[in-house]
Parts: sequence; structure tokens; C-alpha cells
Amino acid sequence: MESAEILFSENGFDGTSVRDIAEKAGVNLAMISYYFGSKEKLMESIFHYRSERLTDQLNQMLRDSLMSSMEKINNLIDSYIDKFLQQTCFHRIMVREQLTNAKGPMGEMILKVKTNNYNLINQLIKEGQKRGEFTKPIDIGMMMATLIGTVNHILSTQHYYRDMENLQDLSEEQFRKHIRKKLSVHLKSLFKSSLIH
Amino acid sequence: MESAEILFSENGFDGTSVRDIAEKAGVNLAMISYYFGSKEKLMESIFHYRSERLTDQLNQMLRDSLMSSMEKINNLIDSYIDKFLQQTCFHRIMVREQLTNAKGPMGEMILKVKTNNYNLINQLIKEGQKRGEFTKPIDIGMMMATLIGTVNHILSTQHYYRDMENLQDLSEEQFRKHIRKKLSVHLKSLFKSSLIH
DNA sequence: GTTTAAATCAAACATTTGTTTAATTTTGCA
DNA sequence: TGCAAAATTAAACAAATGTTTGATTTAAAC
Repeated sequence: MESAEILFSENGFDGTSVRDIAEKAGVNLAMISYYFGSKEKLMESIFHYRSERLTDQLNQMLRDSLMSSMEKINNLIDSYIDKFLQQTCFHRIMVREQLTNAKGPMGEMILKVKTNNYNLINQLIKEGQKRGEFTKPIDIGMMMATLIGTVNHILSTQHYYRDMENLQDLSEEQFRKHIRKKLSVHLKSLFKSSLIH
Repeated sequence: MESAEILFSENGFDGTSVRDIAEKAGVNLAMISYYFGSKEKLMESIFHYRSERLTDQLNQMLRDSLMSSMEKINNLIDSYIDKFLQQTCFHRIMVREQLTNAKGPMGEMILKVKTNNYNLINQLIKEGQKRGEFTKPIDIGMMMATLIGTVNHILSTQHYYRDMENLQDLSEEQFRKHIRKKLSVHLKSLFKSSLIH
């Protein structure tokens, strides 16, 4: 699953052969069918494994009643950035898969995750408005698209960003820190000025 | 090229066979190699054809000195949305391809387009700041990522957005109009409150 | 230590893949 | 009309694909 995840994220599902996966994992070709049933089901296993953990964390964080709504928003932003940075391969797969599989088991899994996230954030923003913390009306669906879209875009096109901002001399680790910080500051300021007059 | 563009956007490059393309186009299988050389080169032809027109329009619009900087920004937002809406297939391919081909001829083509756009927008924002129209400091690279990322994300995940916002009863045309408007309003307000105090 | 099930393997399977070939048809021009 | 170049075709090509098979090894239980 680890090997497959990396290869899928680099070359796409169709661009990766089961032989590639088997070789990278150091196992016999036949074992993939033996254990997962098929290449498709291997993909679903990866997806299931990753997305299980995705929503739990979010749910917990948003339930914390000690934080102000704005703090929660900022927390949400950072945790989405971190999640993507920690699981770049999986998120890359998700971005790619969203382009294709609207229908099928994959599409249903994605919809489930997205709907859950949407409801949580919706609730959070309504809460902030009720409390009087957020004074501006806001398009929640679009705001989510901006959060997810901006992070996705930067992290899926890291290479180009690095070229254009002349950051080639940074190490991989330094560069990751750099974009994490940039994204965090940018998105927080964006949300703040969109939610508060 | 038309047929290939549609199929590539739906199933990805590796998910599309030259036989699929030939059948959809109503031509013989061998003609693709005959005219384009290879499947890869067919892709490059599509890319070349589309990206040629991409920057020209932008250049022209931004040179117009009668508009205020804010008007230009708004114009830029709308023209990017429209470009994506008019050429959804091609843009889908670009989004997917950005995930994969950092190197290779495709990657170079993408970098060229991106760099050009970056320079133009950079210039535009600096101009607005000089004129005193834009009073807030701004991270231009991030702001571009937000523009492109938000549009890309909404339009590549239209299907999910439609489900979550309960817009299933709209016709395809109505739905397109709906998201165009939503995106336009949202991004303009986002840019405005990021550029002006 | 024997037995039984699970794990692992090399080999083979039938399709599908992108590309090429060589023959045929169509076209444009003298 | 005749002819050469271009366009189109069906067939074949070798390589790669996902999956299965049947034999062999390993592990665990009694």
C-alpha cells in the first residue's frame, strides 16, 4: 500500500503497473491480486485507510469549546495544510481522482469525506456568526473551495512555485517549512478579512 | 485533437488508448501515428494549440491603460473563470498534467505559461500599489494560487459541489452560469478585501 | 514429526497497448 | 487520361498489461 501510494501519486493510477508496485514493495507480482483482489481494490484499500483518519481529527478539534471561532478557523487552516504536507502522496491521488471518478466506489468515498467536512465548517461558521465574531456574510462553499483549492494548487505544483519564486537553493525540508508558513499566513489573513469587517 | 482532448480530460492520458481516440474521431487507428508521430506528440500538439492563445489575450487586456488597477484585477478574474469554463477539457488536462510531468516537454510548456502569467500579474499589482490604489501589502504568489486554485478546484469538482449545494435540478447551462457568478463575486470580494483596507 | 493451511513464487494466460507495415484508395496536377 | 504523391486502410507487430494457475515453501497446530 505504501509503495502503491507513492507510485500512484507520481504517475497516476493508469500510469502505474502492478509490476512497478510489486517491485518497489519487494514482493511477488501475484501477491497483489492474492491479498487485495485487484489493482482497483488495492487503490480502494489505500483510500479507505487514509480517509478513515481524515475526519476524526477535524471533528474533535471543532468540538473544543474553549477556542473562539476565529481560533478554530485558524486551527482548521493549519491542520488542513499539515494534513496535506504529511500525506502529500495521498492528497495528490485524491486531487487526481477527483478529476475522473465522479461515479464508482471512489467517487462515493470522496463525496462522503467532502460532505462531512462541508457540514463541519458550515456549522463552525454559523456558530461564529451567531456569537457575533464573524460580522461579514460569506459564501461558505466558495470559501471552502478557496481553502482547499489554494492548498491543493500550491502543493500539487510545488515544483513550478519553487522555480518562479527562485527558491531552488532551499533544501526539501526548508522549502516545506517555507510554503507551510506562507500558506498559513496567507489563508488566515484571507479568512480574517473575509469574515470580519 | 478534439476527440483526444475530451478523452484525455475524462480518463487521463494513460487512461485513454489511441484506439479510443481513433474511434471517437471516426478515423483509422494508424492515422494518429501518421499525422502526429505518436500519442505523446498528439498531446503536445493539443497543448501547443491551446496554450498559444492563452497568454495573448491576457497581455492585451493588461496593457489597456484606461482601466483602473482594480478594474483590471476584476477583469483578470472574470477572464480566467471564462477561459476555464470555455475550455474545461483542456484545463482539466492541465490540472492533471501539473500533478505529474514536472520534467519533460509538457512540464516546460506549463512552466512557460505559468511564468508569463505570474510576471503579468506581478506587474499589475505593483502598478496598483504605485498608483496608491492597493493599500495593503500582498503575497502575489499566494494570491495567484488562490485565484487559480479556487477556480480549478470548483471546476474540477463541479459534480461534488453540485451535490453538496443541492443544485441537481439546474440544467447544465444554468449550473455553469451559477458557478461562474458565484466564483466571480467570491474572488472579486476576496481580492478587494486583500488589496484595499 | 506429521499434517494442514497459508504464503510465496515463477510461469503462463489472455487482453490491451502504441506503433509499423505494406497494400489500397484518393487526390491533385500535367 | 495518366501518374506521382498523399491519404487511408486492415493486418500484424512486439511489448506491456492485470490476473490466474499450479507448484513450492513456510508456518502453525496437534
